[in-house]
Amino acid sequence: MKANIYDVSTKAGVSIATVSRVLNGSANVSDKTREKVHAAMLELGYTPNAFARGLGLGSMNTIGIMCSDSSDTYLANAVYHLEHELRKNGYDSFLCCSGYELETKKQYLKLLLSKQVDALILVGSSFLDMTPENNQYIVDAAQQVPVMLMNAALDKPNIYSVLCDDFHAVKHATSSLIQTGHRRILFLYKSHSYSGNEKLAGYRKAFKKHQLEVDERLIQRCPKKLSENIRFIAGLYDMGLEFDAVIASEDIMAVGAVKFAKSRSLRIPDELSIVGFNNSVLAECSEPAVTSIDNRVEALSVTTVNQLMQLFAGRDVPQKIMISADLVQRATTNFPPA
Amino acid sequence: MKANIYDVSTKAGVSIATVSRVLNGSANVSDKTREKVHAAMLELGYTPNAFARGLGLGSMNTIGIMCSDSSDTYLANAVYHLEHELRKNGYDSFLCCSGYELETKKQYLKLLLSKQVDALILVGSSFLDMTPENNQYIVDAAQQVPVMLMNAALDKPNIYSVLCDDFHAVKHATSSLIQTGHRRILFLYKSHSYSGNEKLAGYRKAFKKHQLEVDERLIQRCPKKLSENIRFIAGLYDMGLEFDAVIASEDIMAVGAVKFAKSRSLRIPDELSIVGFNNSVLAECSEPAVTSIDNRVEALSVTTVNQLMQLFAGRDVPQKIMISADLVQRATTNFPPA
DNA sequence: CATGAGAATGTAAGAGCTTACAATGTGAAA
DNA sequence: TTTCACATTGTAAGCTCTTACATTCTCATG
Repeated sequence: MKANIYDVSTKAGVSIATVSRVLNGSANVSDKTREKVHAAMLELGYTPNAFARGLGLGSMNTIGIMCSDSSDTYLANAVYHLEHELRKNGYDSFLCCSGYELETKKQYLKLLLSKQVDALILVGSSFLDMTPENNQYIVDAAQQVPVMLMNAALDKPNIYSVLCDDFHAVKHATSSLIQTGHRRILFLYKSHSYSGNEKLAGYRKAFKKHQLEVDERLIQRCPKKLSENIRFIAGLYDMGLEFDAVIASEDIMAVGAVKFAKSRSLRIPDELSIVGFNNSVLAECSEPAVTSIDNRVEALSVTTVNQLMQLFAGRDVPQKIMISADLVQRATTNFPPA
Repeated sequence: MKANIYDVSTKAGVSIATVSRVLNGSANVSDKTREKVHAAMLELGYTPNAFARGLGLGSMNTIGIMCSDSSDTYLANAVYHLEHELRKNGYDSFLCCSGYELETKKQYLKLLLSKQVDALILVGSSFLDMTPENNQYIVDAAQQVPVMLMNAALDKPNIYSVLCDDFHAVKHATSSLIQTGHRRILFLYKSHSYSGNEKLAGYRKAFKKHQLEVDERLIQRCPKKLSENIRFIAGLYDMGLEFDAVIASEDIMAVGAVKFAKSRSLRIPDELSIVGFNNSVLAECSEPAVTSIDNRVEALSVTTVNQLMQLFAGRDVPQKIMISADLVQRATTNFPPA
């Protein structure tokens, strides 16, 4: 049924080695032969079997990408840019959405390794657990292939990181809020993750710099779903928690804050200033549009792939690259121009 | 370096056939042997080589998924649900983002076939060109493996479709707008695609039903990017095109319409009613939140995978399944309750 | 015309797994 | 104890390709 290399070689009247040479663009084939082979391939509708090639070659230039959830706008973007960039460099990618369970992550990582990927890219800080032994499976994987972490860092051999400077970005945004007169800044985060912690540290640092105390009640873990996070923020407000600004670790929560403000007729940004994170399309869609920290997914993705290519080329590569974030001001803050 | 099945068999003191049996969960292995083998695998950090397995088995239970652009919210969601559902059924997926160029599409489809996928899922109506010969490459692929189209239809052997009833959804929404007094309904579409045409046909049908003429100037191709589509809509308005309602084939355009209305102080929904499409999170984030047609990505994805599983089980499967859409009313329309 | 270098092609041995079939082992029934 | 059925294990061929090495061809040179 499906044609293989033997069928092609028979039809073209050459040996399979020659067909293979044509397939791989080897120089040592005469033009006439090459044409005969191409014709035979076309006629038979031949598609080389990637399994056999992979087995023979030991690799098929594919990179395993793992993220927790590709329906998340941010991760989807990252994956998109990664895939695009990889392909530009002649690599395929194999995507796995692992969800948030440790066991599934382990299992999927094993799956990727079994596919003989040449490297692994783990996207998102949700891959780093705060308990070191829960990251052991990543360290183990790094014994087989290089591992690139995007938005997370782990100081182990053969593990490289490309991340956004969330710490300074949040520190700067918080500082700007303080400078524009805000003292009660609600900090909303999604979960305890590497970048979540960085952001929080930036928040604290800004307060420290201004010699202000942090009210721990202002640091809240917030649900992601819009309807829920609106209710959550309103709940805090109704319980008497006072705040005059919000920094959210995801745009969707910032949008929630906007909706909450509207529901209570709080004026934005006068009575409530809001800063989001990721600078996704959500921030633009909101009304008023949300000021957001742009952590530059595309730059991160491109850099990640570049690092990998450097590594493959045998060059030395820094274990950790930090990219600075941009603050995109829109209508939910009135920071003075830089 | 990397352990293979021979290493395991040596270490466990059994033949490779037995190791293979353990690997594949075959029943004919004694418990004692199974344990020995497992221990050896663990000790060697053995990961089976998927290329070799695939070569031996002829297939590795993987499905090729192709979409134009996984950074698109809608497609990202579709891909997410597809992957999830496939995995539930024991299948891996291989994702390719083809972009919008015909040549790239062909090339990537070939790539997927070379990976020996057991089936292809093409997501999104952008895969069907209006020129039939440009779809030939899909028809060809269907000779090798079943092809599932999500949100598109092509009546050819071994090609199956799962789609949303965009026609009736738009017809109904348009009708509702007409019934609530609107006559000048701007129809914004992204491109000439299968579902784009269906939507437009629904629009026309509604006018016909109410014995009204369609003003062709109200049918406009609109850019997708928010900043651009706001400008585009404003441009139409400034050129003197009158409209009292908008139906957009994507939520992002509906959000653009909202932003436009605000910029001109048009009251929503009184002076301008707006209906979006996809019921994405954007529709919720907008202020006022946008009424949107929910074309039920998850249901589509689940159905697509189910169809495929039926097919693999050798059962008869309808060539085309239509799923009806929901209209989710929010603040940009005032349709009477159903 | 003989020779030799280099290009073009072919042969055959893998790559790591599955599995049909053969061989061996086990225990119950005779 | 023998025999038979069946569970367990091993042997070897096969899946499709790559590639080192061997062979053959071509043609300029002596």
